[in-house]
Amino acid sequence: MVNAGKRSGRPRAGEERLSREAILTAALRIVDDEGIDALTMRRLAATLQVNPMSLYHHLPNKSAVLAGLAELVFADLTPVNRTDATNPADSADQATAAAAASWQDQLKEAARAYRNGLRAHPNLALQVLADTSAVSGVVVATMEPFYRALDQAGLSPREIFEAANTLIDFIHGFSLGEASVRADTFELAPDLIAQVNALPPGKAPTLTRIVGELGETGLAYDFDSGFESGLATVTAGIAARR
Amino acid sequence: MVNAGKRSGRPRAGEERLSREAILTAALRIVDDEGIDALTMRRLAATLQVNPMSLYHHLPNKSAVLAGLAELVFADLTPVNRTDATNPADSADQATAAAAASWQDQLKEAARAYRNGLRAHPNLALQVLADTSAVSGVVVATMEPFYRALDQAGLSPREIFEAANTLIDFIHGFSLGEASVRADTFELAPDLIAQVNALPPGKAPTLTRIVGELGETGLAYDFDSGFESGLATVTAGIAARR
DNA sequence: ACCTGAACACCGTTCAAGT
DNA sequence: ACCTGAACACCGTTCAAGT
Repeated sequence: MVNAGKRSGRPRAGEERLSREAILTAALRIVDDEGIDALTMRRLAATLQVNPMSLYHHLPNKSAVLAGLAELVFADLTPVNRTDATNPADSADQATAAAAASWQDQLKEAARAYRNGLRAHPNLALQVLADTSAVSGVVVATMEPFYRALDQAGLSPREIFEAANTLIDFIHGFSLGEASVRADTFELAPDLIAQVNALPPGKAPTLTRIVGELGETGLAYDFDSGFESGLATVTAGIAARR
Repeated sequence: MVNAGKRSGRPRAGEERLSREAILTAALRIVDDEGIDALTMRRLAATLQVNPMSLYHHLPNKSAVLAGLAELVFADLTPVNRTDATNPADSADQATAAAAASWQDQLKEAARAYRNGLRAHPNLALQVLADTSAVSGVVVATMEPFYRALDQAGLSPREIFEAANTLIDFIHGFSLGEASVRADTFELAPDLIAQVNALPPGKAPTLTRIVGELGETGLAYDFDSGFESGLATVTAGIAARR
């Protein structure tokens, strides 16, 4: 109601309509509701009941809006935002819980949490995964749980670095596939079988045979079990190379 | 020279200027040379010296152009395009060479070839990796070398399916990272160190410590060795879970 | 300082008209 | 059948002007 009147010029103190945060929040809502293509500067301004040009006082251009959104997603993904241990009891509990699980289980938990964070905004996943801003503070903080688990595995710093990169790459690739299909309509099995059967005979004999042996039921695919399988493989590989 | 005259209407027999293939070839050149944003229907028409609307007689819309480009990349990626063994000697040679290498080495070679195919058009990588057309004939044929190697490892059909998916997901995630940075300006090490050091103290203690122990020289990163490391890990994981 | 209006240089695509 | 011209409904962004 406060913003109902259409005035122009600088707003009075206490009734600022715009801020970087408000703009990004509105942008995230548009993307979540209607997809990345629905996000235009003009549309964004309209939902904020503001002139399109006003946005440029808070963000330099559209790609800064997209980068800001990617940052938001990673910020949500970062676990507890504790800069120091203000509650020793909680800290102790956490440490105990962490120590109880094997490093493999800790690593898998970190991976599941990371994947879930990326799934929270499927329409944004591609943008998030592609954005070069991937080297930014919020993103880097996101890697801590992976490093913690791998540290407990007794790996060298170099090995920790490489193992974390490998696992994160797998999660990115998996999430890309997961985000690229609108989950409602997609079924991997029939599509894959149809495509394989449509291949010129002899072009991919092993693929054809294996998919045939699997059969339609054997191929029943869900993303959750596919993720767990890949996670088990990567974890086993890290363990094997210690 | 044949096309120098500006006529309108239907071209005479034998001087067709446009075809789906010609359009896609021109589009690929634009994307390779100037990036994905430079590809517009109007620009594409201009380089073909044709009215923008003419394109719509060969491709339904712009996203069909992008999907067609993704298809081109995968087609280049598919190995020998042999529908039957017309040359028994060649076939035998190939089989012998394949049998000589371990399944691990075959799998790694398949992975390297796949990565190299994705690197051939870096400006298109994101589009290729994201496009849902990823479930299409050319893409499926691309998976044959992975299936062949995994079949020799003695895995069950289900295990082959899952292992191939895991490895391909890793390659996709890796390639995404590789494509997201313009290789000329990017250096991971200084950026990562700077970001980690900028973190509020205590926010990511393990990460901070490990990166510190690695040091600037230890972090000297190149994509080739990062890829080999991940490849070794995933392959070891597949072997360990047999 | 912050917001606005008008304008510029683009887009993708439809539709009716040419040959 | 294939290509064109004009038009529609959009874009992101600059720039000068308001308060």
